Amino acid sequence: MESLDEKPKRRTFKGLAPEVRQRERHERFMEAGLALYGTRGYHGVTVKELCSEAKLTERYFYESFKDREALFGAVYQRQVEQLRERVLAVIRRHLPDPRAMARAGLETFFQGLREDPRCARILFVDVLSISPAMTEQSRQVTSGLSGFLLQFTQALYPQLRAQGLDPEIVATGLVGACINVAMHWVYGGFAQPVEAVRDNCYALFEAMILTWSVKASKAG
Amino acid sequence: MESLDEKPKRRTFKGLAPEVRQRERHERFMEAGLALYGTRGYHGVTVKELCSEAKLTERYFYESFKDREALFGAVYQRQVEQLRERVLAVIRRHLPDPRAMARAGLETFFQGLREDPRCARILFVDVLSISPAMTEQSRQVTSGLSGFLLQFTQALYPQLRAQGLDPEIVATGLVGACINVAMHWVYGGFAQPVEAVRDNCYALFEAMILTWSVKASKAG
DNA sequence: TACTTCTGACAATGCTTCATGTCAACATTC
DNA sequence: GAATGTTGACATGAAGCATTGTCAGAAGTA
Repeated sequence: MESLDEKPKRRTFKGLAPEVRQRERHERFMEAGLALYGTRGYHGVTVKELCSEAKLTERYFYESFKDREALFGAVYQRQVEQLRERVLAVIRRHLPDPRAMARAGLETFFQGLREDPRCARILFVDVLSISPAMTEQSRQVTSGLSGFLLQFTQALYPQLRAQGLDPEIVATGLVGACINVAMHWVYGGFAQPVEAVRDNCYALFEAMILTWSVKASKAG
Repeated sequence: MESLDEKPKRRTFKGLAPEVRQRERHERFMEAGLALYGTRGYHGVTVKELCSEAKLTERYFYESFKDREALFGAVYQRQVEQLRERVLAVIRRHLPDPRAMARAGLETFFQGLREDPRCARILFVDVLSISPAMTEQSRQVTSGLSGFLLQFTQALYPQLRAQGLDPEIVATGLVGACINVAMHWVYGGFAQPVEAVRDNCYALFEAMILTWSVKASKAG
């Protein structure tokens, strides 16, 4: 007799396989998370609200996510990867002109935030105040970003020598500059055209490269 | 008959006037707020914990503050002003050498964060995720900071022309750079000496000024 | 048709928080 | 020492929340 431990047979419903249905529910919660977390922040949103936004019930929330934080983490990770993919794709498309690559990458970054301002809040604000784990995750993401930036400029300008500067700190600073500009741009309702934001941030990059060149040539 | 509406006479207690006692309680809550908000964040701290940290009871909490957010706002405001005062004082002391002023100001900024890492979290992290009102307050503070930065450089280098750049965006970027460097420095456990952090941030400032000069001289 | 699974609505539990209120013990003044 | 303001410990109540459980009916299967 296996009547005690036999699992319920999972079957199709409304023409959809169980996995498909589940993935669909998962997706709807991801959407709801983006919508609510992105507008009202992590702490201002309850599980019930997420469910009603997703038009599903609590029971399915806990089917897909351990808790509220798990959903936020998933949404955060997806937003990071989407933005990263887009920016990388555009950069590749402008190879090998470093100036065009940097400018296009920056523009795509800012465009992405304008198209979906909700991800700005998720990416830059709330992630820092949820838990030590999420803070660490965010730290790794921005560290990775400055690491990439570092690699990028050093590949393009191998003759550059820091001349007493710490490239890691400078890269961290440049990333912070872009983030802060982005936040003020987003929360200021996109007052400036995206080209202005892009050009001014690019100017910061170029200024550092120029400085390095000058110092390097002075030294050499 | 005044027995119905006569207020209780407030009098001295343990040799202290009522106002003094009240101010002392207020102060203890400010200290508790700095200690708890600065280490565990706004959302992770309850009124009860603040009271036990201050060694006072809820009744006195609500005597001094409308709610948890009001205490946070007061702590935030005080930290901002303290840091601002310190930085301004140091800058004035290095008049009129702009290079020395900028470097000393930056160093004081970073020193302040190292002396009390708790205020980093309050100033840069939690303030953004409490309420629209606190977010706005923070926006005004950093806007004021970039405004000051702007005024400072334009007073020192009146010949500088932006040459297609928006000084406001650039200033916002530089402020963001300092904040991000500061955050990574603090949360990284002050791995680098303060001089390194100071010099690298200063390099960003100088790079922009250099760029402006170059563009201006090219243009003129 | 008979049976099983799937779904959504909602109840229930147990916990925590904010905010206010009560009360007895204590300190001070008269 | 009597009267009265002050203090701290604790009680209370209302609200919100995360999480689990129940159940009837809809949808699929045989």
